[in-house]
Formats: sequence, C-alpha cells, structure tokens
Amino acid sequence: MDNTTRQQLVETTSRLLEAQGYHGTGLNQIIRESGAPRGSLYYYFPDGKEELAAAAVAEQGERMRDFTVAVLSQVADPAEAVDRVMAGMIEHFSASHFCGGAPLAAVALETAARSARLRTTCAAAYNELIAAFAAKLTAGGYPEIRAARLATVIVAGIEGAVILSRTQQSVEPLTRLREELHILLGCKVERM
Amino acid sequence: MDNTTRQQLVETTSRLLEAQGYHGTGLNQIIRESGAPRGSLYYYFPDGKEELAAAAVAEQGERMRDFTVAVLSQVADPAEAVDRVMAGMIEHFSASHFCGGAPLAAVALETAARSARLRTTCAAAYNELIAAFAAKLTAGGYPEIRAARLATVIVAGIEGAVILSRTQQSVEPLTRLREELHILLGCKVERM
DNA sequence: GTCTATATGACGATAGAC
DNA sequence: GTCTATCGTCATATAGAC
Repeated sequence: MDNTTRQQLVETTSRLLEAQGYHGTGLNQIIRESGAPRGSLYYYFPDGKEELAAAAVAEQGERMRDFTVAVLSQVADPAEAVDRVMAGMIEHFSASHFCGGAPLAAVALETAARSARLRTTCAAAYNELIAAFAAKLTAGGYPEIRAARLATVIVAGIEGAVILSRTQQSVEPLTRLREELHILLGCKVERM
Repeated sequence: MDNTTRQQLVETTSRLLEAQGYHGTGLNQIIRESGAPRGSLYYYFPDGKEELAAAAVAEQGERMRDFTVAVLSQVADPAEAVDRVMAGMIEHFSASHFCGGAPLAAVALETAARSARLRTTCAAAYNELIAAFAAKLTAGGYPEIRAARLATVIVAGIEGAVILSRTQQSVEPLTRLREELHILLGCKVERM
C-alpha cells in the first residue's frame, strides 16, 4: 500500500482548510494542488470530503500539540514556557503571510452545527492541546483547577488573536495576547 | 423605497453567516428563509453575495458594539462591567443552542485572504468593539496602553472561547474565560 | 491503485416580462 | 420593485476501464 499519495492528499487538505475553511475548499483544488489522482481520493477516503477533512484536522491537531509540547519542555517555568510558545506562534504566523496559525478554527466554526464527525474531531484536537498546556501548568505548581482554566484560556486566546491578526493583517493582536498572558500567568490568586 | 425587504435580507444573512460561514451559506437559502424575492437581492445589492455579506457583517458589528457599550455602562468598575458582558455573552450563547456568539469569526477567517472588502469590513467591526472595551478600561483608570492591550485580549478571548464552546457544545470554555478575565483585570502590574 | 468520463445537483448571476 | 426562467460554472460523487 502506497502511503505517499494519501499523505499528499492530507497535507494539501490541511493547508487549504487552514486558509479557506471547509466549504471554501473544493476537491478539485485539493486534487490539482496535491497532484494526487482523483480516483485515489475515494480509494483512501471512501466517505469523500468529510472523511478527508477529518483526517486533515486530526493531523493538524497532532502537529499543534507536538509543537506545543516540544516548546513547553524547553523551559521549566510555565510562564516563560508559554511565552516561548507564543513567540513560536507569532513567528509562524508572520512567515505565513497572515494566512496561518489557526488550522482548525474555520473548520470548527463552519461544521460544528452540521457535521458531528468533524465537530468531534476538532473537539478532540483542541482538548489534547489544552491538556498539553494544563499538564505543564500543573507540573509548574498551579492548582489543577486553575491550570485547566488557564490552559483553556490560552488556547482560546490564541485562536481569537489569530482571527484578529489575520483580519488586521498584523501580528499586533498576537503580541498583545503574549504580553497579557505573561501577566496573567504571574497572578497567584486566592480565588480559584 | 421599501426597506423592509432589504432589512429582511440583511437579517437573514447575518443569522446564516453566524452559523455556517460565508461559503457555507448560499443565496438560495437566504432567499428562501428571508422570504425576499430573488430579484430584490440584486436590486438592493448589485454586487451580489459579497455586498450583501458585507452589509450583514457591518450590522452584526454594530449590534455587538451596541450591546457591549450598553452593558459596560451599567457598572462603574471596569472589571465588574466586563464580567457582566461575559455573563450576557454566555446567556446569549446558551440560548442559541451552541450556534451563536461569534457572528463575524467564521466570515473573517474564510475571507481574510480572498476578499479585501469583507476583510476590511470585519476589521472595522472588530476595531470598534475593541475600542468600546478600551474606552471603559481607560475611564476606569487603566493606563491607555494597557487598556488597549486588555481590550484586544478580551475580544480575542471571546472569539476563541466561542470556537471552543461551539465545538465542545458546552459553555465551559466561556465561563473559564470569564473567571480568568476577572483575575486578569484585577492585576495592577508594573510591566506595561 | 489509478484514470477518465460522467451523473446530478447547487451555486452565483443575469435577462426580460411585468 | 418584483418575478420567473435560465445561463454557465462549479461542486461532490460514481462507474467502469485499465
């Protein structure tokens, strides 16, 4: 079984979904840009577009989590570690010409109410990413409840800041989030 | 000139864009659900779908800002005022069966790289919303630079938390953001 | 596994009557 | 201002040869 064609399809789909969303991306474009034969698409993904998109979403989720875990493990202090993740995100976003950074957001918004399969796949990917942040924060001494809460807010903040940054064609929303996260993670607070 | 038909078109488009995004919403569905005649669409919006969507985005932006300003003006303390906005958002999101809450996010993500008209319309709407929060924070004593930064982070957090909440079909991401924003707004910090 | 050809329907947009 | 009919294009999906 040749996995190259399949991988090419998933790779191209991931890239296009990130920039254009689910309904904005057609199979014709995926086939054209991946160089994969049309017949192979339905061979590897019998359920068609939805199954292919789900595979792309899952892979993008893994990629985000792997990147995050790798960066977080470079520094012991959680606040500093999250700051490095933000720096990496900002760098990646700048390099993408203001098109990248939130690979799942558009698909999640478009399909949450229409496709249970894509919704749950997105949810699983987000939950793993949140869990990665939460684990780092817990290991760094934050109480578990607050660590979970902060992790959710970090991921939400990133997704939202990417929306604003893309829309404004500027990294400023992301850099502002970076600075405020640094402050927020420094807040040891009684109320939890 | 009869504005009822036009208003019906914009209203219906706003609702559908919020739930399905730009490419996921067809003119046929807009015409069917609005009850507006097909001919009227191109009479009021000669540029077709893009112009209609821009009008819907602008109106949703105004609506968000008006709602935010109204709630913020109810309480003097900025942290408490933002908390009330969050409460209102959560209530609205719950009432929408996990489909509402970020009327512009999907359109912004899908079209940022494809339509200058829609991108700038989204940017203007977001900027007005951010400005509303920033004004309240500045009036409440936050330094201007930090107020602007906090305002951006609040809006970004809301957009991202709505993505997570829709995907998980739960208000928890939004409530977690609400709690952390309360903490963040309590942080008077040297670093600005 | 891959290819081409095609089925079937939805899309955005337009023309011309009224 | 509204309505209907229709154009041309695109979409996803499938069938059958190789």
